[in-house]
Amino acid sequence: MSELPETLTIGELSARSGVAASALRYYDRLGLLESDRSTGNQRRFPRSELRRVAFIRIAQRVGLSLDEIRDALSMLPEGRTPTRGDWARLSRAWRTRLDDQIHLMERLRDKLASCIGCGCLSLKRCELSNAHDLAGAEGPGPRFLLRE
Amino acid sequence: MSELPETLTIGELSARSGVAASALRYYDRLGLLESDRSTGNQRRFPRSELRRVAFIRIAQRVGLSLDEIRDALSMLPEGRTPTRGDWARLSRAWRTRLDDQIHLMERLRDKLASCIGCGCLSLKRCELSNAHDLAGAEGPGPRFLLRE
DNA sequence: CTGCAACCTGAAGTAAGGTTTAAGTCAACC
DNA sequence: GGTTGACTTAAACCTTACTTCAGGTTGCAG
Repeated sequence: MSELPETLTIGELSARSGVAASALRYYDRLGLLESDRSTGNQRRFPRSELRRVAFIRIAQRVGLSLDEIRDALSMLPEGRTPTRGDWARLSRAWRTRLDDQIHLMERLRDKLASCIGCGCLSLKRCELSNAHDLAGAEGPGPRFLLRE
Repeated sequence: MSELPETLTIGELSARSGVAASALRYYDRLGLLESDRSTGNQRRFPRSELRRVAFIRIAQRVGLSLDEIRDALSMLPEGRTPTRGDWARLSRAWRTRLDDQIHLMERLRDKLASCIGCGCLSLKRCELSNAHDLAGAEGPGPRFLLRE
């Protein structure tokens, strides 16, 4: 009766999410997606995985690695389909992360402005490239530049 | 008489820039750095390459690939040590690039805020993941998400 | 029941940006 | 002039995030 299938094949999930099937298989292998298998061993994705794929792609844009995303997704409740609240909870941390990144880029831009003024780019004197405030020392020896 | 050597060995350039010698060799191979050789075939970098390394690392933070950076550096005058003005000219373009990136992240953050509100993350309805304004269609089929 | 598109797997390939290793050379100090 | 640390190279390896390929299976329409 229903026009909407219970589950999606990988091709359908790919078409609806805009993410290549090969990428979805890759995510599946890394444990970012959950799927059942048909009797013939083909993946059958619950419709809720559509939202999971959306989460993954957005999180990537926020700058998370697939590893970090997997960790985040593991915080979702087991045994039931995540609610809006679950997704919202997961996403909330992004706000801070984005704010921090934006802040960093703004500082970089402003320092760039003053460095263009002086034309220096000196590693020893220029705030911009020295950037201890952005990088922080890591290990011995001078570690000037942001490793991001 | 002079305390300052005319040229730097790769180890010195590494120590002063905070960039690993292996990375400097890699940059050299890609044509991002210029160096002479000692009689025994060791690299000898003019002190001005210190500034070049600074440029490279900052440009990376701005989001440029090494290829793009090589292209930018190729705009420097040949045959003479670049002046402050030369560097400033090269750096000016970053300002725009940074502004654009900051703008993009701000939009992402703001959409994220409203999407957390609705908890949707729907690929079909949510501005955030749909994001045609950020991605633009590339090729046939739905291409929702930003590839950057 | 046949045919074909869609699916499966593992392995290899790609791209960027490097690091590591092996085997050998150079420079500098004593 | 010998030892030692810094340097040289090519080639292999690393990580992330995938794509592509080869060879084989499934699922559904006719």
